[in-house]
Amino acid sequence: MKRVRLVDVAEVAGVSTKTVSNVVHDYPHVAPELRRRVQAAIDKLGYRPNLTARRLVTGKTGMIALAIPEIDHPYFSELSRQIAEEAARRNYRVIIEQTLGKLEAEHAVLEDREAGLVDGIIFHPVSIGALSIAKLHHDTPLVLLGEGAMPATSDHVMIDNVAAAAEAVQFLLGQGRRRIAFLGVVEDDVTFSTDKRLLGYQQGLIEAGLDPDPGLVLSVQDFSSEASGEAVRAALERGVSIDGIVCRDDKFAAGALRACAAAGISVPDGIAVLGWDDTAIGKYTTPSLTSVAPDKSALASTALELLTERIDGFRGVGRHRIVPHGLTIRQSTPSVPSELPMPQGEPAVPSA
Amino acid sequence: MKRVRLVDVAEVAGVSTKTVSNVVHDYPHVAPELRRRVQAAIDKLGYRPNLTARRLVTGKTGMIALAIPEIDHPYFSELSRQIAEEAARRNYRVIIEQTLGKLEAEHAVLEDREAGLVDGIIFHPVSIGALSIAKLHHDTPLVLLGEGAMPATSDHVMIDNVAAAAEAVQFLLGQGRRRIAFLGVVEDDVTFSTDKRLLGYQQGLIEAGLDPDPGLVLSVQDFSSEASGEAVRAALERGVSIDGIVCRDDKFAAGALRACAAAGISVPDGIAVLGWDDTAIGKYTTPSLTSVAPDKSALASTALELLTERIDGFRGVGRHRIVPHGLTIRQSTPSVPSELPMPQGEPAVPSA
DNA sequence: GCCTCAAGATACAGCGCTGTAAACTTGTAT
DNA sequence: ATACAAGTTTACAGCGCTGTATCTTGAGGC
Repeated sequence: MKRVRLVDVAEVAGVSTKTVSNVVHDYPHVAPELRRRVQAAIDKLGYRPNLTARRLVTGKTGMIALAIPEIDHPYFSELSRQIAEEAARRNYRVIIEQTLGKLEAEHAVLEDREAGLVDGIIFHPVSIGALSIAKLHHDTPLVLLGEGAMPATSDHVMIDNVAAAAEAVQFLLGQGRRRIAFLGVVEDDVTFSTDKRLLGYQQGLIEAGLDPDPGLVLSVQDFSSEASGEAVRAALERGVSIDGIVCRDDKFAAGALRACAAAGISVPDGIAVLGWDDTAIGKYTTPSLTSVAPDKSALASTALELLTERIDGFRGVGRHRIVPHGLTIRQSTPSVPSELPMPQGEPAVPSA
Repeated sequence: MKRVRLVDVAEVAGVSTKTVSNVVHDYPHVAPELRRRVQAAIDKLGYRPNLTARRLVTGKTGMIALAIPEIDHPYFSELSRQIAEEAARRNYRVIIEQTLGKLEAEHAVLEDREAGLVDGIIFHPVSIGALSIAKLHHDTPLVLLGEGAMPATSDHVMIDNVAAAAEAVQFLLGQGRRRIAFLGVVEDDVTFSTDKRLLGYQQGLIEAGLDPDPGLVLSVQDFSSEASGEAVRAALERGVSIDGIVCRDDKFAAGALRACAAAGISVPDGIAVLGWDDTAIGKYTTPSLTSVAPDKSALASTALELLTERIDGFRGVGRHRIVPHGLTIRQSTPSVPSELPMPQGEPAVPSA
């Protein structure tokens, strides 16, 4: 059962292959009668165009690669969904590449050893540095995500992490908390994200006239929620006085919640806990989690906008976009209204 | 900056394009000296083979489609990860197609309007029926996942849902529970999965000599954890006596947990709660969730095994494989050891 | 010294499609 | 009637690669 080709349809319909192609593509200048005849032949034979052949001649694959550390990490799976849907809207398909944050895999993403597979790449780097990106990157259009490396040569989208962290601190301060901890510095492996968030945390305190207490910066063994729980438990045991925790991400916040529960401390009454990323995790914890909420939808649409512009021929230095963030307020912080206004970050700036 | 082609390399190296191709493919019969020269030219020019062209001539794309309802549902994202990793091991790339369980999208998956995009499809159907699958399915190799439609003509992989549900019931019975409820029948929309699990639940009770109480089958408005919580709350308010709940999935279990907490009922002391799918959700709830655990890794490897066999030419009627399941025991069920042995389901049957 | 054979290298066709340009067919203005 | 524009259809090259068949070369056997 050989696959039906354009020529087969053409033969049956008694026209040239190009006319069949024109019908397939809804080219306007085809006589109605012919169009009908060709369509009948297509239906009769069950013709389906061979995408690979089309790609070879057009040079467009209609696919983009999404390279992320972990498919099944809630933040990335939720982001992937947004990106996949936005891509579908623009008639692109997405192929997901999992790097596990490994340098080797991240190199592979850029080295892109086989060309012509995708029209562009959306890449959330973890380990690789800006220099390596600039060096390894070929001419495949690329948009970077996250707070990792951001070489000036590449397009890049993220939220304002520093501002968001400062706002998170302000939010807790506005509820009367004064001993606010930051949870999330993994020893010997300070990621860019953690760095920015920690900076914002300190900035928020300073702006409020408070003196950041180094003893309130809690470091964690690894990226598991167990380790973060352990860090909080240890701090509590040391007798560190804490009435609020800003966490590097929701996983860490979940660990903090457990540690508080184990120590018999009520959340949010005793300690307010604030997560980051607004993932589904926050809906399932007890209490549910207040969390810094990157606008994932804006992240996705901005990334695709930049990427498609590059695909469509834009050449220029790297553009850096900040997309909005908010705060999803749930049970892990007090429900008293904050007196402080909550700025929402700069709006995304769609280019003209 | 034109892309470097095989002919460019050939010209620089002073050989035929085929020889370059042979070097690229590590074809053994190439003289060492020539190989060196060609490799030097490849490196110098930064040649990367054009996959699309290769595909056109070989007819293989090296890609498989994974069609699932929701990318960001924990079960599917975890399963996707397994499948992506297993596929990578076999040198396939995965392109993820999200159907949202919509009939139209599911049709599109099978109609596969553009051929030559993927070598095979792994599909977890929700809405589409067996007949439609059989009717719409072209010749692209296909493996079905889940408890949905399973036409005799297609390969199919799942766990033994009936057995797993019966075992879950037995597990609770073994801990002395007698008023075990089933949570998860969404009104007017009984999925195949729910159906099977409900059947196993009833079977488990009957096998233990108990009479299933219809009042213990709790129906839920929709697939959210809020709705499931509401269903449990309502049952409790009606005064239904319950000491254990087997839930259709972890989301529903999370809702049940909340409802119990709200009603002041301790889990697992008052009511034991058992989820399904062993997703990450279960790690973040309080208490953490005991859950029926499909062997996702086996699911993935079996699906890929069947699929690659088809891709490699196997023609035959649909094969149906059952992969193992277990029970991940956490805090939402009592920690007393069960006296009943916990069968683990049939092992996966790798074909010869 | 001649023949055979395997390894090494190549020429060439063609995978299935679309872009280009050219050919042909009307309809309309002159 | 004639020219010309607009609408319609087609021939053909070629995207970049690999499979097949073929050719070349040098070693080994008699």
